Amino acid sequence: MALVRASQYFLPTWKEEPTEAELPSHKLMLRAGMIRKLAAGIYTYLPLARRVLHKIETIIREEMDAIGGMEITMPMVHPAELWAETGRLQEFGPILGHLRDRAGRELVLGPTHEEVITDLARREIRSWRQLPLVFYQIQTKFRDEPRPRGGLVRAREFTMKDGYSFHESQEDLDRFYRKIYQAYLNIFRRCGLSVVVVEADPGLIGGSESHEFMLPNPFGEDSFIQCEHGDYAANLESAVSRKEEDDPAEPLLPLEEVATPDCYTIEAVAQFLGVPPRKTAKAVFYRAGEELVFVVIRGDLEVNEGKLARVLGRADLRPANEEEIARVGAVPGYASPRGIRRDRVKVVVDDSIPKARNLVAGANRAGFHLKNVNFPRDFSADIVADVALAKEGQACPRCGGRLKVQRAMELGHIFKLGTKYSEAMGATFLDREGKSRPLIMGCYGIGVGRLLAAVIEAHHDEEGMIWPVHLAPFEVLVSVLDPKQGALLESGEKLAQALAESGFEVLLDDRDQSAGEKFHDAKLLGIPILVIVGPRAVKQNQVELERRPDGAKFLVAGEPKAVVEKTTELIGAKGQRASTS
RNA sequence: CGGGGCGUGGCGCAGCCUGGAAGCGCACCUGCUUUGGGAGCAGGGGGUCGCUGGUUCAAAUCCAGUCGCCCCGACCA
Repeated sequence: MALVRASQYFLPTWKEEPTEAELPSHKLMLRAGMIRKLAAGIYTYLPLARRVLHKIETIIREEMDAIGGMEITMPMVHPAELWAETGRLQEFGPILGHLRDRAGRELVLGPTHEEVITDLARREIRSWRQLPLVFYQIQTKFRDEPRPRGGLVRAREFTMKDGYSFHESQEDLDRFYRKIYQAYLNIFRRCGLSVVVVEADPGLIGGSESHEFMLPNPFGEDSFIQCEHGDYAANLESAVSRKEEDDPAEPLLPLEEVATPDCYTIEAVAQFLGVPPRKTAKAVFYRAGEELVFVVIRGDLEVNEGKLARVLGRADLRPANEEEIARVGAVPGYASPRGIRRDRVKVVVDDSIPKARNLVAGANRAGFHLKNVNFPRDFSADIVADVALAKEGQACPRCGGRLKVQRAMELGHIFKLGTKYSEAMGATFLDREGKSRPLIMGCYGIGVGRLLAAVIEAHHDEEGMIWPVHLAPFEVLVSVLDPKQGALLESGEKLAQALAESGFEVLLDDRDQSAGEKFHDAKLLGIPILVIVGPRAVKQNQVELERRPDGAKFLVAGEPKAVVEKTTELIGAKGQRASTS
């Protein structure tokens, strides 16, 4: 039985808008007394938030258990050597929180748990007969993010559901991946959210294939690109767009040097020579460690530095300066892949270039460009790959439809890891042939606090939150307008008791505050059913029920039986309120 | 890390330009009245003006530094 009296509960609501918050979910959680900030990106969760989090976590546990997941809890503090084994001690850089124990041993605060779970696996898994195994935990993570934002949307300390699976074969991982994909869809649907699944970049976690579950939202911390026909959606950081091939019938013309005074930009050259930017080749320089990288890309496209870093396999990419460019024999503004010191530079050619014919490119001579440059006839490359930034308005790689960019919140991310961690850490098993092989792994994350914020983003209005019944911190709010009148308070107590005995989670607002304040708090808290026990109606032995989502009002007899019946009619009986649809 | 903004009772802010007794609204405490959409009257408590240093007879105010927080970008598991 769940009956909570507001007068004895911790419900510190705010009347005024907090200036520190921009996002609706952030503002509302502060105003409703759900969270309080301790430091940038570090929050205390107050009782009201915990109640909702319990329900969200229950949904996650049910869906994870349904596909064979086993809940565990791993430590939050890890020995740094474990992270050194996979090289991520360096890769994560300043995002890792460090500390030392009394003996001076280095420890890190866990930002994710691939190393820890793989350590467990290498100690415990010996045989294919033990597989597959699926573990998960709901636990606090710390990532010293350079810019926390939006309250729980991107916090430094946050709660994450992270899951890890171990398989004897890629096929078995693929089978499980489809299951968890569906489980994730179930979780977000049960939280009342319609997410878009996008192809994603595995990033620092690694692996071959990954998907993100995105909630479109103008305040989101991430962006994705989506085809108007819905057959392609990908995170903006790894999205590809179609690069049209030039007419193969167009003959390859001979190289020709032309004077192009004061044409330092693609726009200037294209205009001067009367060709569209897409018939030009642009040179872009980067520095990766000691290495200079020369990227050649079609003039109308831009370099996606993330893709480039992945193609090169390095994280320390930065734009090169003029001096560095000149050192390899290139002329800034007129740089060309022809005539540079190939021994001093790595040439990366975007895959737009081989598809194009007779391009205008720099001549490596101030004031001159080359016409009719063709790859590979006129220059060579170390790497040919897609390193272009996909943009709004470009063509879908699948169907050629228009691509659209949307801001979104990344709620979940699933990865096929393969053997990245098992190989690095020596987590092997004996397969059916008795051969020792590295475990095949997958990993799966959901930001639980971010999910809470997302639910509020999706379910609120100007006056406050509007909880889906099965996520609401309470199901019914019984508000006694003037609790100093003993008869009124007694009547409210009786109704609240009856509702609680019938299985509803009830908050009894018995605080001695003005009616207006109570009504405003009721809107703010967004509890689905408000039962108003006021002098006016009670005089006629009536109470009023108000439904939060639409404000619909219902007058019923002020007796427990009638109120319980009407409430049941409005939000369903206990068994029917399960969050399973 | 680059750009912008802000630190003054619990919250929201004014005062700073032009140095001279720390103020306003809300909240809080006491009493009385009031109770159907953020009540009224009366009385009251609470702030080393983020911190450090400097200039000055005198600093919330001017100068230098520093810390914290928010927003945009970079980054992002």
